[in-house]
Amino acid sequence: MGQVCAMYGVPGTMAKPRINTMKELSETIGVSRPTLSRYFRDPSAVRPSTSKKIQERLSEVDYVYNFLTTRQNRKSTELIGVIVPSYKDLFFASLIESIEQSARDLGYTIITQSSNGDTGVEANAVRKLRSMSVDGAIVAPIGVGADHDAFAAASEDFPLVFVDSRPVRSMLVADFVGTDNTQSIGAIVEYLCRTGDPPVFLGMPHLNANAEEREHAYRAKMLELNHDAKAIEPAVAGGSWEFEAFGYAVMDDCFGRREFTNSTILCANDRIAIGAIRAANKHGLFSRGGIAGGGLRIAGHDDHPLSQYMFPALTTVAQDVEGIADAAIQLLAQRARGRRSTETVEVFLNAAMMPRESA
Amino acid sequence: MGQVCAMYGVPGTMAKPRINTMKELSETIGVSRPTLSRYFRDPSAVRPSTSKKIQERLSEVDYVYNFLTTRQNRKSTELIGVIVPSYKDLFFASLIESIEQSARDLGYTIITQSSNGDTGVEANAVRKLRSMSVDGAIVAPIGVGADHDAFAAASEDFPLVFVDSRPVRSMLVADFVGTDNTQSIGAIVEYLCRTGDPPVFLGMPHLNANAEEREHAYRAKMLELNHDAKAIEPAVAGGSWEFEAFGYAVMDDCFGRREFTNSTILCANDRIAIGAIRAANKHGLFSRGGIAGGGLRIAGHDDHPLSQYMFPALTTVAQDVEGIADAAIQLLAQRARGRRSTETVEVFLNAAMMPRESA
DNA sequence: GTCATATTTTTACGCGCGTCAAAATCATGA
DNA sequence: TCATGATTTTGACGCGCGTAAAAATATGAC
Repeated sequence: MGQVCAMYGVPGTMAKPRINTMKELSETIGVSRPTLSRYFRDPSAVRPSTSKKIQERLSEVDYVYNFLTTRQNRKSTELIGVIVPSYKDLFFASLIESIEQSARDLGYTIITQSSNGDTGVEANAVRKLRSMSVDGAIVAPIGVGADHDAFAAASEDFPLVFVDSRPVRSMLVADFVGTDNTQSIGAIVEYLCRTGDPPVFLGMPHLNANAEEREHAYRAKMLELNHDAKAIEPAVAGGSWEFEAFGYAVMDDCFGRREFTNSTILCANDRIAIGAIRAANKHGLFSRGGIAGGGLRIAGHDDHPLSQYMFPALTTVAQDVEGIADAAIQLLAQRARGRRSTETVEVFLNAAMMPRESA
Repeated sequence: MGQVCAMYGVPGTMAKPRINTMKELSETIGVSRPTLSRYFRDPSAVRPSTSKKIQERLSEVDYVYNFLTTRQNRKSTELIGVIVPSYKDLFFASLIESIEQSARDLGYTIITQSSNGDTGVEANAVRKLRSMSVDGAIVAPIGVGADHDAFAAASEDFPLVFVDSRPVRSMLVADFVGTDNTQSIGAIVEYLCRTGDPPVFLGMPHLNANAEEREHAYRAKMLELNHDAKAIEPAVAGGSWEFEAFGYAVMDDCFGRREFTNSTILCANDRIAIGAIRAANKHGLFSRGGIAGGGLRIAGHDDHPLSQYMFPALTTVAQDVEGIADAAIQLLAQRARGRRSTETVEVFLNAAMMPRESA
């Protein structure tokens, strides 16, 4: 509490002289300001000897360009907005991390916001991106109840790409990048049928398009394999994004009535499956060493980072998170540069089976 | 694919006329630009009748202020930077969510970046915040190996508050807000000793100050309670932020040698505990219904959002995440407004016992 | 209706940098 | 050494808005 040493760095580390503006910098460095400006945009745009000179002097001073003003007059702000429904969902967290990586590589700066599962907050976030003149935005939409006007206005200002789930019943023209639910659900249904009883389906609350798509994909695949499809009727309301709580509540109720205790249950996502596994363990349904022995099986969807640490480790399908992030950024970059026709594109990536212990 | 309808919103939803600049707006609305400017800063700064007039006309047009230019000349950008080591850690995710909330309430915009556990990336993130002229920054530091100069330079530009863990061996003068490890670890050690065998300690990789502080707190409390302190010697290298993997590997190794199979193990954080629980389950050490029956017990620290879904549900201490976020934002807001002396402050919040099943 | 006061309008400058055009300077080879 | 194209410097304007000062106008109490 209360070091004696002042705020000027560590003793011994001589602070470099602080330079605030480019004009100031151009004077101390001995080149003109426009030349400096060109150098910062592209060091190879000036003569090598000049470039070297600038580089050297630059390392001797403490100059940071002004982010706000540099973006003001460029045709491109090199800003990309990202909106997700929640940070506390490791799928979205992984997505953001990958997006940040891909964006950094291309020189973009990411502005991240959480809509917190609230369409009002989501609309405000979109408006803020408009005010920031971003070059584009990546949105994992809430879906149901979205403020269409906010998105429509935004899509006139900059390219918009939806990820994870497609906007619900929207006439919006915007790109989409995500997992092909038909393929991913199909793969795991096929796996489950091949290795044991055909699965029943535990859907997710109808908060976005994935809810419907995945259930539909499940039914289609079951039909194809000549099995009866069956979805568990949730005994609890599922209006929130607390998926683990939802999965736990629904299955705790079922297991309490001794229903589905011997079934194969395919959950619409891993977070629900984590709740379901917890319920199963509570009811002692996984007591034989955790490895499914012909009885209850539970599977998920997403390959949530913690799914392998569940007990039993969760069998699931892995979404190609990096692929989604990369494709979304690439798409925006192309649109921002005017490449690409106005035709919207939809990119569907495959998911990979991750057989583990739970099924 | 390829809707016929163009990009101009839904049919029926007449798009409001787009207005791009404040000057333009002032003309269509019938007031002068400076008056508008004052209105946007504070609607009560203009006469009520004028305010009402502006408000009405404003709802009939589509105008979004230019975020970049408005921040350019203000003394305050109302931007706050946030840097965390990882998004894929639900503790940090919770923290960001709370920070975003608190910040929104005070009118701040958050710029979030992940350092990805890399001190180089962390330093760049700090530099970017400098270039953005943020009003302040909240940093959950990596700790070991940090680029001191980057932080020193930043702390001259704006107030800096560290959260979660204190910067390692730094002479930096900066505020800190976090959990009082002495209290939190003390509380759970006391609980564990009271309800069963005194715990051994499974530390976290020495990546930040918490590693040392928590082990120290453990030893101090054990000494106070007249028990022998004992830390598990990790048989695997722990240089990464993959805590679950670390906890699993270390305990899998121990349990494989039949060591600590009957002990009470206090893990330095929940993510490590999650890995440890997985190892215990793999070795069948929790098979009696999951509830500890006098044998192996495992406890954690943080109250990770998924800890209650583990099997057995993880006994832990809950950090006051909201409290930390709020205190950090409040501190920055005060410093930005010039309140507060230059004296640094350290805020330590208490954690709350969360007894569950695992201990 | 008058006057003091509260607001608004006018006018003008500045922020830090992008960008452009013209003039000046440099590098290179014949 | 000179011509020539490449590069840099000079000078100037603009971006959208904050902000300050002075002039003009509206408001309210009397």
